[in-house]
Amino acid sequence: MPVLTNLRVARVFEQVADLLEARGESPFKIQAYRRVARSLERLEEDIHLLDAEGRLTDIPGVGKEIEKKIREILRTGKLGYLERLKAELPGVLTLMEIPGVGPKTAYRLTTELGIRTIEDLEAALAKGDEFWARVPRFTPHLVDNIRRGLEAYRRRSPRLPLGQATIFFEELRHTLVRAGVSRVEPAGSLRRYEETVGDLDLVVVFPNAEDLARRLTGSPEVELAETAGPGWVRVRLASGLSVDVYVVDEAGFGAAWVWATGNRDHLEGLQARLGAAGYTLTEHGLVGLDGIPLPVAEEGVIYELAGLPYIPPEVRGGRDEFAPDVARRLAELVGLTDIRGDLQSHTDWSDGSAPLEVMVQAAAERGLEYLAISDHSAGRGNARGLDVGRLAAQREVIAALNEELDRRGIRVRVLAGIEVDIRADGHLDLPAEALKALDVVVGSLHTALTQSRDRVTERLLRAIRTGLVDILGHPTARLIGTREPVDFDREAVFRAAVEAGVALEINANPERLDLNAEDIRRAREFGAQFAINTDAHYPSNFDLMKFGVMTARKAWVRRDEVINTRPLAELREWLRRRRR
DNA sequence: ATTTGCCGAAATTAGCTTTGCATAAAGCT
Repeated sequence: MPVLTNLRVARVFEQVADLLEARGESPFKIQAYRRVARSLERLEEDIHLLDAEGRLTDIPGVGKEIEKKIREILRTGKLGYLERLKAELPGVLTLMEIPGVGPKTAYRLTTELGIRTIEDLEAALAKGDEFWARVPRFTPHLVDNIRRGLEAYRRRSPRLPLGQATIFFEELRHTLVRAGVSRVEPAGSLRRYEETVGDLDLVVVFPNAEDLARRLTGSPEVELAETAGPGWVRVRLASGLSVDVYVVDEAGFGAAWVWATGNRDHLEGLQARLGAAGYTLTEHGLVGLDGIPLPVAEEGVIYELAGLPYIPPEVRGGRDEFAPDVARRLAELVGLTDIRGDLQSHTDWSDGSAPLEVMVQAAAERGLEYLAISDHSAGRGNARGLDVGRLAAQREVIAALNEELDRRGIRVRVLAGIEVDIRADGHLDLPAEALKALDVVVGSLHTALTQSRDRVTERLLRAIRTGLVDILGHPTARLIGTREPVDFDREAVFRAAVEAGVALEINANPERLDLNAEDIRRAREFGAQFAINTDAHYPSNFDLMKFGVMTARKAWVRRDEVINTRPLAELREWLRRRRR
């Protein structure tokens, strides 16, 4: 799990890099800051600890200057250098929040047009095409792109992507434990694995809500903690995130947990069934016909009383979980323990942080039976993508590693793979012979993500019909809250994938969750097969698998629809058959 | 700004796509 402090410091350096880039400084200086930001994001140790031990310069890319800056941030919470840059380049970072507006465009908007806020930009866009036609280098295409980016920005809710919410939750869990609570559990949209989370909801065991609010008030990351009702503490974190804490005793935990988890439609359906049996679920617990509260420690009791099987949180959506055949469907759902292997992962051969052997070991430690190494292809220049020669060399390394694993009696097997770029016209980034020599080919979009619907559709169909792609990687290329999904004809592409025997990836990275639950539902209608992959770039990323599995479960994906639930021999069979 | 290599200075990640212009630059990842 990434460390929140490290992420905050990384963010500061990202902003420094953005502003330096806006101003047109040396690319190498910019790169130096970006590199450190990425190192920090991937660092498992809290930099407070590294600082205390004088080991900050052990971090890749950290030298004397950046070490000083990290210390300043840790000490004061700010970086004077960044504050100065912000003052010299007002509005640039704000405008860069808009998808499609990079450092250069933001710089030109601020300097050439005096636009500094989102509202300024909206006003300028409202002036229409005649206005923009008079501004040099703001072509209709660029202006249109900005307009669409702004719409996406406006649509974007202040909700946190699931991965970030999880990190905040883990931090808060520690704070609550330090404050003396004996149990902390997530609830609300976080527990339901919704792709974004608005407020954090959680349930804790503690004797007294007022007392808990008082204890939390002293914590550094807590801005405000107050009781908002009986057994209910509302917390605002310094990050601005708002948290509802339900304070209960163990005896009533189950009922409170169901209530706090929701969602609203699910609770409504549940209420109807409980009501038929003579019970009411309230904010304060379960109440019998006689109006007497009944302590319920376990969630399962509630579902039993409602005449339902236990409904796991991720499928509490209010629509499908009340169907008569739900018990059978639940039994068939793919689960984390069904996943036998991971079919997309990166190493330091391209943009991963760890050597191949380390990634394999991390996969083995997590009980995976197989791991596909799928580094980027050469088209990802920035990721040091593999060309034909390096790919062949890596294949040999993998073959040797498999022999060694075999000798040492270690079960995990390594599949030689690639994440090959699907180029703007649908051609693959490597020749057919190179791809045919591999065990598994993941084909992904990484460039030209603003193409029209028709072009993307044609492009994907073409890639699918090469017969060389086994898995369509993160099919929409979205980044939750940052980059919109590409637009394509879902039906045409999903049908073509089914016909060609191409599996659709459910990318488990919580910044992607791609396909999302809605697209997965759609794809299932056409009989699609899925691969749930972490797309790991460093060892602890393998822990992200649960996010992918939960997303699949939200769309009621059965384990037999997921190719990486198959034992290795069967998977190999599937890959071979697809290639005929 | 950092690393490498060597003690001060050079090298550092690179190709694809689009656009505007007609061969090259900017932006993106």
